[in-house]
Amino acid sequence: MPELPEVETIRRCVAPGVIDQTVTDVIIRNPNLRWPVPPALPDCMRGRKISAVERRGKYLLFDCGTGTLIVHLGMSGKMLLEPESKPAEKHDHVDFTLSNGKILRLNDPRRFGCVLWTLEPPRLHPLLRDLGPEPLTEQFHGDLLYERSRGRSVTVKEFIMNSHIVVGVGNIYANESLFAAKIHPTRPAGRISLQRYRQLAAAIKEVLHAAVEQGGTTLRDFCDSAGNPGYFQLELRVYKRAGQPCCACGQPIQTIRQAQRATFFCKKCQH
DNA sequence: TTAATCACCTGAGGGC
DNA sequence: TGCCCTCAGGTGATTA
Repeated sequence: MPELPEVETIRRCVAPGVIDQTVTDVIIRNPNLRWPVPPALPDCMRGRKISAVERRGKYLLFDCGTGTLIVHLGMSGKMLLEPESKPAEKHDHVDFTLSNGKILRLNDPRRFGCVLWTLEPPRLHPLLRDLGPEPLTEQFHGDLLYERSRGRSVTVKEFIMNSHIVVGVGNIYANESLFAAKIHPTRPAGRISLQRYRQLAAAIKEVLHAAVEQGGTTLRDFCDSAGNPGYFQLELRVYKRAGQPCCACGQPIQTIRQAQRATFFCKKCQH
């Protein structure tokens, strides 16, 4: 599923093909995404030139001058740049036809994603205005995690997956980051020291940075061959490795459920 | 304000 | 082979 590194890779991948292109048409095949695709979207976008493609958390922002297209890929979405002649396939819900003969196409089998249009600065949009800092910037650091966790009884894993604390840490990277920082995922967030939060913040940055690099290699296929679905198998150390030996100590990786999500950890290395 | 739970959705995989 | 069930997961909304 697209996590922050995959979304960033898709942004880098599609940007050269859409920037400075004019949207000549918008085709909505299925408006029933997480929120209904605005029926007026074609009228809003037709004739507008895309000047930039940015990312905020897992949201892609297509700057069209006086308005912005906001796209979230949910759990199963992907955006592909395809030739105009390529017929739509199952789950191709929205097409943006561009002046260079390409189509920017949203495919999302589970329809957890969204396609929205806003005239206000996107950072003021209700979905984006309360988001936490970007994890790969200087605005995100261990001191911030420490300060914002005081008095919180929620587990540290749920805490770092909260997009109001920091954006882009999904289940996979939460598991991997906590392993790297040697912190047990069920520890209450408010009872972790500043020093350990500094280690955790560094681990989150390291894991996400490495994943962006790997995703960059993986997802390039989406642009070139338009649809190769295979994700590069990240070198995951705990995620989906239940019962397998820990790469550090050899003890079997444990799995539990937290907040309806699978958690993987090493009970010897993480405490 | 915080925490817990629910809802949304479809494909994959396992059991029978 | 086909049917049924469970699981996976991001995130806003709702409830306590």
